[in-house]
Amino acid sequence: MSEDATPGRAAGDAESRSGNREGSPRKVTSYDVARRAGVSQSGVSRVFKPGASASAAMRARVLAAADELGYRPNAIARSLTTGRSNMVGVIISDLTNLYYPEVLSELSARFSERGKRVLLFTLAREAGVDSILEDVVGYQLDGIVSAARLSAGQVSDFLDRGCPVVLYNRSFDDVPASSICCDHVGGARLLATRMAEAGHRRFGFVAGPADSFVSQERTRGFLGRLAEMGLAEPAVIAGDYGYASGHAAARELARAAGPALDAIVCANDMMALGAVDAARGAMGRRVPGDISVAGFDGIDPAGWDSYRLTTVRQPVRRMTQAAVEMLLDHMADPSRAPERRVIPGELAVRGTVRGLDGRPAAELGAADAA
Amino acid sequence: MSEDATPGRAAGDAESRSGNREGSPRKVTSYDVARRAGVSQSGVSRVFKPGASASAAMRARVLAAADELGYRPNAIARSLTTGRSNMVGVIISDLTNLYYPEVLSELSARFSERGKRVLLFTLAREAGVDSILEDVVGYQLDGIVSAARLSAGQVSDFLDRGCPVVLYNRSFDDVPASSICCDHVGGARLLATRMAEAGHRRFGFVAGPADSFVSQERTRGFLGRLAEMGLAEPAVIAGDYGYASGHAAARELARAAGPALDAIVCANDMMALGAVDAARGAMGRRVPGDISVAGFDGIDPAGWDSYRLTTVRQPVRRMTQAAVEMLLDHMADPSRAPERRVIPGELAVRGTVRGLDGRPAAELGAADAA
DNA sequence: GTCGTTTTTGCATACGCATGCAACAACCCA
DNA sequence: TGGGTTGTTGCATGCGTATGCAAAAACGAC
Repeated sequence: MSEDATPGRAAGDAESRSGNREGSPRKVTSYDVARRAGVSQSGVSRVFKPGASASAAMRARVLAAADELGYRPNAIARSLTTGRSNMVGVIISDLTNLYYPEVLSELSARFSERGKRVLLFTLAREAGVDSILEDVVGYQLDGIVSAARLSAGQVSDFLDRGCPVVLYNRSFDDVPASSICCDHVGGARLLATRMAEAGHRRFGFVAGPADSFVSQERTRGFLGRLAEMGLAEPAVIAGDYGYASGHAAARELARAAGPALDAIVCANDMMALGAVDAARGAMGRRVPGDISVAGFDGIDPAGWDSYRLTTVRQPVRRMTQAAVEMLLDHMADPSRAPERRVIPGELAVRGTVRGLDGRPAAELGAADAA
Repeated sequence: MSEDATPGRAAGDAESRSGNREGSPRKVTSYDVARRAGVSQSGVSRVFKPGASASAAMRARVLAAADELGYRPNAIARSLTTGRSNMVGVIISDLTNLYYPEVLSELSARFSERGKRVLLFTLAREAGVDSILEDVVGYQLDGIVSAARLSAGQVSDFLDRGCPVVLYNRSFDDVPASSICCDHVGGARLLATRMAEAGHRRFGFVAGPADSFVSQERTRGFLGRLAEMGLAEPAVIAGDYGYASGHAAARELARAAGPALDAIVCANDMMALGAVDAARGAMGRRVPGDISVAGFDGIDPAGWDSYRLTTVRQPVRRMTQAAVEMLLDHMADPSRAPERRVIPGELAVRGTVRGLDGRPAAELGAADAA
């Protein structure tokens, strides 16, 4: 309990109280607080660490001093000693696919609730994954949620660095990372079933990029179910998950298959919206009068009146919630075994697929009334 | 140049090479590299710091050793000594307004190019700004880009902490923070002019939340220009920038003004898309045959065939580029004077506003051909 | 070969906090 | 009142890197 509260020090304190815009805002450290409160630095540290032992008296004195000085614990220094940064990395490949902003928004909110900061990595072009790896070790990230197309090797690298990973909507058989996936296969099967029941026979399918896990699964589910039902294999075109790509793919399918084509299913909503617009525009078809279109994801715009797209809705809320919890669990107990969780998608039959009686579905939006 | 490369140490090295999934992956520090390269720790530090002096020989030895050991500089420790974290905070209020994912995506890419990491803060409910403030000082963020509705006081708090701030699409007269804004007033004036020229006289305006700077500016520009032209003041309803809100507002405007209402202008595209759908659906009007609708922002979905919304496009690329550069400039030179940059928006006349001859605009999409 | 310069390098320390350990105070039960 | 127990507190040190300073090395000119 040193009593050396020199006048000089006091002056310094006063100065640091009012933020000074120029020069360096003198940082308030735990030592400053300790001196003012008349306790040791470690005492201050304990007061600010939840779950540490400190008497009510000390707590009060320290908090008072901290408040007067405007003290905030330095997270960087804390990270250095504890080895944990309280930051998690979120890797998103492409925010222009409007499914991902929804995911990111939820992830950010959930992590924030749990006191974690989100370091965002967007992977415009495939490049850059190894730079993320460097950051993972450099910034001592506590974990990673990846909704990007990483390779098995890249995911393993994270794991090898001691950084738990939760894969969002993808998974590797040979990599011990936890994952949370929508049941792409099952969802795609629901779509196939429903459309076959509506009497469709000539399908076109717009897949995603060949290396996309999501696309592979959805394609497998859709084609598999069609085959089970003894229906002809549809023409398949690969898109890039974007609106324009769905637009172009639909036209291409129509060009190749001619007027017999009566249903287009897309691997995601973005492409399906493009397909709907292509059908109604360039192709001159009524949707769902002449042709049915369906997507996958359940993004917001797919529900807008102009589309009312039939789709398989991913329960984003539950999925992100699960992703966050799984990651936090792994952070708390690194030895925990990886877990692959699958959540079913929900078929949302709306206005772009005709009804089971062969006529437009009952819940048709007013937009199609004319 | 200590030669104490003990067998034990060597074994440790070998062990740390192959990542061990369980237990603690022994971290490789600059000391390890120094020992292996036969130089001092500071030598290693210098080799990894760009612009520091080191002979070619030392550089080669150190890099070789670092490579063999898989060494990565610890950014946390670096931040502790340098006081800079190489991280910037990006504050976004609401990713469901699809303008913001575009902004975030660009910001992330630009910062990434410049070697900065992005710490993402989403502000679902107004709360939580002060927790960001704590993180700013705690994580020693080098700067902030805010596209959220912070108060002047909150921005000042950041500045007082020595953290430069660039405000995106907002600005305060009395706060010395740099800002980059689209010319909301000018853009809204363009809209007013164009629609008046098309012969519209009975307008409805859907504003954003009352405390939104963007809404205030756009509203001011639009109403001001109408007044200048001697047109009647339109009915104004406040929405929340969401699709549903625009949908509801349009119906409300129609209910109040009756069939005389022939143009609806919204403070952003999301609401305008809702308004278009409301007009075509519930209101039973043709767009732009019976009523014109326009928005502001130029988000992707506004360009989709079903809408081809007339709007004022914000040059997101240029704006984010400017935001990043301004922030980096301030980080490099904290004494630099704040700068308020304004970039004009670009009127994009598409298919939801009738042409100057009173008939649908020339560039009408095929969707409206029928 | 000598002396003055310019580089290169190592040493020592600081950055701000967490934590094991030991000293210590408070408290309980007998 | 004494010994044991529980709970607090301070001390000292470590986390991994950057950097001022001085020693040493390399270089150049004469």
